[in-house]
Amino acid sequence: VMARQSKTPTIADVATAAGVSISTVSRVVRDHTDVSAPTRAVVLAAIDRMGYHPSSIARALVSGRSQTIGLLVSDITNPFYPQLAKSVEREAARHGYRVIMSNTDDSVEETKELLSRLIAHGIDGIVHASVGVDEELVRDSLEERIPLVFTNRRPQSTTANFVVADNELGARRLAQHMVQLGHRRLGFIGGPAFAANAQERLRGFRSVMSDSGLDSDLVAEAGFDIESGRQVARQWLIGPNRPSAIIGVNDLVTLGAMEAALEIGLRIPADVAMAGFDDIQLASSTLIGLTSVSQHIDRMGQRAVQVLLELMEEPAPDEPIQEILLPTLRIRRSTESTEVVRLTETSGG
Amino acid sequence: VMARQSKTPTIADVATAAGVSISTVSRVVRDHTDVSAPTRAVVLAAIDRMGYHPSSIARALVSGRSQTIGLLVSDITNPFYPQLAKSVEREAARHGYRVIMSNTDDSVEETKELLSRLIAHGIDGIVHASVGVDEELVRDSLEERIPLVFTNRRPQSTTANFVVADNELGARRLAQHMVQLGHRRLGFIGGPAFAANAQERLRGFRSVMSDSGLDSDLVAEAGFDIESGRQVARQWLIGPNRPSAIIGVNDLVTLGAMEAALEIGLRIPADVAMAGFDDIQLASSTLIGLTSVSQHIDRMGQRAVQVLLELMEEPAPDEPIQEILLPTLRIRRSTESTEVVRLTETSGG
DNA sequence: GTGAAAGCGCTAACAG
DNA sequence: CTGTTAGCGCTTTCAC
Repeated sequence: VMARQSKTPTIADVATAAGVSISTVSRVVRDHTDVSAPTRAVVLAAIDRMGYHPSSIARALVSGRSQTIGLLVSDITNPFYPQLAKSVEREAARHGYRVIMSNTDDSVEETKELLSRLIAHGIDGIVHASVGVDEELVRDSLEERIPLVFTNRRPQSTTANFVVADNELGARRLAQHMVQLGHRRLGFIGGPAFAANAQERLRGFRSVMSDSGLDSDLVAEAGFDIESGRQVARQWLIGPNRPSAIIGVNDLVTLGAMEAALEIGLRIPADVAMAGFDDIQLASSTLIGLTSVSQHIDRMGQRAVQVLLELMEEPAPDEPIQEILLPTLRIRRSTESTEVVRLTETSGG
Repeated sequence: VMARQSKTPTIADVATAAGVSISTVSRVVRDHTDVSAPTRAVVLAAIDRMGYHPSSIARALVSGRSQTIGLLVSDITNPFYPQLAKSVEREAARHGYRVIMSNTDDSVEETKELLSRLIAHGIDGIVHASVGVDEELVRDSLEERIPLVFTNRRPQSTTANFVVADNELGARRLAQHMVQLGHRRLGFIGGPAFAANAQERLRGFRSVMSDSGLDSDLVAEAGFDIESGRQVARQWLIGPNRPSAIIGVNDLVTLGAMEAALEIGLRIPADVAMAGFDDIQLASSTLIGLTSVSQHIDRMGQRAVQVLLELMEEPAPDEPIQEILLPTLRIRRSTESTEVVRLTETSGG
């Protein structure tokens, strides 16, 4: 018989050391009732002494559940996602789940690859917060075997589960705010065409424009990043008939637009007002003071996990769970002026 | 015999469907050589048809390796960490590894809890990028059983593996830059006392001060966040004998300091120059233009993973792997002035 | 209360 | 080239 030291101890090692059977150790570990106090004490002592950790791998194999969920984000370096990731992790941890996060870069190829890995990994569910055109792929890959909840973007499918913000409403609030400030020529720097949330925001913008009898010809399709915003805004701002207000599809894009304005020498909001979407931490900084729409990221992430957990329960809900959170307008320096007329409906926190 | 549909197929199911043994399927899956072309074709067809994914849980159980590494960060909402996380993930994925990321909030308690979970999860290694006073705990918990590489902060232990930036040098460069610009009264907003990287930066600052015959009495202990920076800077800037230059322990803190300056009505850099550490994306934005020290986060994350992989190889290296990356000073508007004397050594990318 | 035995899905010798 | 046989570390009946 070989005595192997320093290897991480197994339940069998503990059983031997404690002079009991494997089943007994298992019962103690799982806080099962039918164990006498003295036995339990002996076992616990052995566990503590040997530094035993039950293998969740083995546990997962026998139970069929890995206590792990997957989180798909577009790009963790976009400040929106870390906030989401944190709330997802916190809520997952609260329920004993681990999170494997992956960046899809909004690429279908990448998503396919990642899904395959996640499935192989035996994850129990997926929170999909990325916005690429991968919905069918995702649903197909999972083949109804793995609970899935979309967040951040609302899926096409009417039977999918999701927790999203009302993007259209948010954008409408933003546009209305601008119109009430007296702006008549507004530009909207949209995200990529494939992003459903971006399209919803665009729709909100357009509806206000048309309701107000204004042109919505100043609409650009771009990325979700700073550079995209800067380039589009630069074109608009150095060209003829420039907009007096620009709304970005998200805060990052709007930050880029602000850069462009400053580089050109325009003042915000005096020469051009700016507003974004997401209400990232920086937006509220005195340095920036960006008017934005909060999607209540923390709540969104938390709810997404809660919904996923419901989905994983037995029996699974037979109706899809779909939640739409109300966004909140946050007015700041980038649009404020002395003539501002605050909408009472948007003054709430 | 019950026919269960819709369950995710196992290797046995595939074997049955393909009319071969389990081992054969296993060989095909693992791209093993000894399989005839026709057999392989049949098996692959079955795999494809059934949508079979090998269970990495089972694989992990038998092989003892989960192909998963843990990443400990302080707080993913600090922009430094997403960049690190992304490079870690990318490099890990390149080698077939998944990453489980956890936020420690620099709490020893939390770290303890997380480690226990990660170990139970059967991770093959850990990249520790958090900065709390948990070094002993971490090393004890792992009991030499799990490869570990520290990054971001340099550990006390001389036998630990790490990939870090030369924080002291970086801070020195920053301070020298300020001194050469003519500043004689400098303040350093440090991070918490428990953070080793923060202490190294402080040391660098102090050494330049003393070399230049200047006082380094203006040093504060604070958090790593914006609010910390703002509060400290505010005190200094409204008080008597205010500093003409402030260096923050990281960019977030410095952003807070900048907020304070603006709120008070001071101009940057005319009234007070500012510089930070990390060179987060925003630092280079035209909106901010913050002088900062780049730790080359991408390379750091990548190297950390590479080192970890080396550590996981058999045989394990008998010498600790320790790497110190050279930081780079990035000079921007927050310190620039017409009188600026550029250090040639810092002009490189 | 406690132990023995079967098996989760897979890999790794070892036979043929 | 292919199949058979042990387990990996655990949970879970089922006995005692």
